[in-house]
Amino acid sequence: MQVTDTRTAEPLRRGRPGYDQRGILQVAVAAFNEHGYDATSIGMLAERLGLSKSAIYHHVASKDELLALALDEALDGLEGALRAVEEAPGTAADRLALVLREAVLVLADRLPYVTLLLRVRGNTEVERAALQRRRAFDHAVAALVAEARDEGALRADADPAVVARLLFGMINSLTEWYDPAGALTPDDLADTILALALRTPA
Amino acid sequence: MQVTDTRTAEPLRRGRPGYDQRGILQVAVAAFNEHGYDATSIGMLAERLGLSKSAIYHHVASKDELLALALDEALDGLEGALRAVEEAPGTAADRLALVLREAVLVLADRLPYVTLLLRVRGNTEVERAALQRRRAFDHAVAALVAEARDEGALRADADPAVVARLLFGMINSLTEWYDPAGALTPDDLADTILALALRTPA
DNA sequence: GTCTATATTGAGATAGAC
DNA sequence: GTCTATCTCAATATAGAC
Repeated sequence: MQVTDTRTAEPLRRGRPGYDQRGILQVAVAAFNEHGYDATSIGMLAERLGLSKSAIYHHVASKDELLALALDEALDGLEGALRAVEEAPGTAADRLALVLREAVLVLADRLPYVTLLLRVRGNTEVERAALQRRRAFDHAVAALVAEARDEGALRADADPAVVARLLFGMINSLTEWYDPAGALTPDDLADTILALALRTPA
Repeated sequence: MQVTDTRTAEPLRRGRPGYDQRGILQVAVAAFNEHGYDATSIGMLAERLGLSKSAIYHHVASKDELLALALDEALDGLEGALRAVEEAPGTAADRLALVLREAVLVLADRLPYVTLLLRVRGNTEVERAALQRRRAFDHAVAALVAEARDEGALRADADPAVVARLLFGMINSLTEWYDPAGALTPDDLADTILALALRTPA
């Protein structure tokens, strides 16, 4: 909950050991995304970190806490995007386009964390709590889609909840292939998606 | 590999015990999707089946084989859709629309199997083999998108590979929420998706 | 086709020294 | 902040009887 939500892009701490919690988290989330959370053992994390297993427990109380920290990072970002949009002026269609764009930017900025979030199934208390926050976010977007539809800005023949899910299905699928280091910028990507889905270029 | 690919919708075998391999598989895949493959133990399957753990090993050699059988079921369906489209007449845009529609139908028809396929990360040999088949499918669709673009049927300013990924991102996201028992038929769903993504109703 | 053992491995986590 | 050693438990899979 007290996650540092200002993205201080630190220059990759020290030479090798001497980790802090964020450093551990970064490596852990990468491993979780490669192998899946359950398939990633503390031993595997220790290997990647160049540490012993027990050293990890100096930084976090459990494997579960690593997951909780990662999911907070993703959810804080998405909820921030929603708050920014709620205060924005314009039609519902404008605000819908804005929240989609913001979501793409958050996803690109916090890609590993959001990737992990989207794979959570609700096995543990931590996962269920994250799913609940995610559902609240989804509902807020669906409400925005409904508003835009009532404005006449969207086809009226499709269920807004379905449209919202499809739109976010498209955006969320970015976690499967998007490479922030590649040539495609998050802004261009958002343009493509908005053009494809809402025929609203830029 | 020798999976029965004609969907014989059997009326749910016998009263309770006396399972065959397909019956085991059905229950296993449901559990894998609820809890994740790794988080699902043989013990949990045994409980759901009302069997002992060891009884399961009479039907399959390993937990891994259950996964392999399930992934074949999904991939056989998708590859079948692709073959059907390759033989179809019409423009590339027509064939693209057709393969998207067929993919939605396969996904709805074999929902649990496709759901499982989309979550595979490549941890084991079985998973890597499945991912390779899936990539071949994705490439074939991307080629179709490129063809349609060259025909002038699609916006030319976006990378066809990106468009293909976004289109399938949308379709694949169905596994997150679509309920085949609900009011929305697979055909209506395909209509909505094609309208949203290709502005080609029906 | 199913059962009751049981073998064996690897997991998450802790104790306590450096 | 990290280590070695260890505890404890649950997992996959097997053996062999019914």
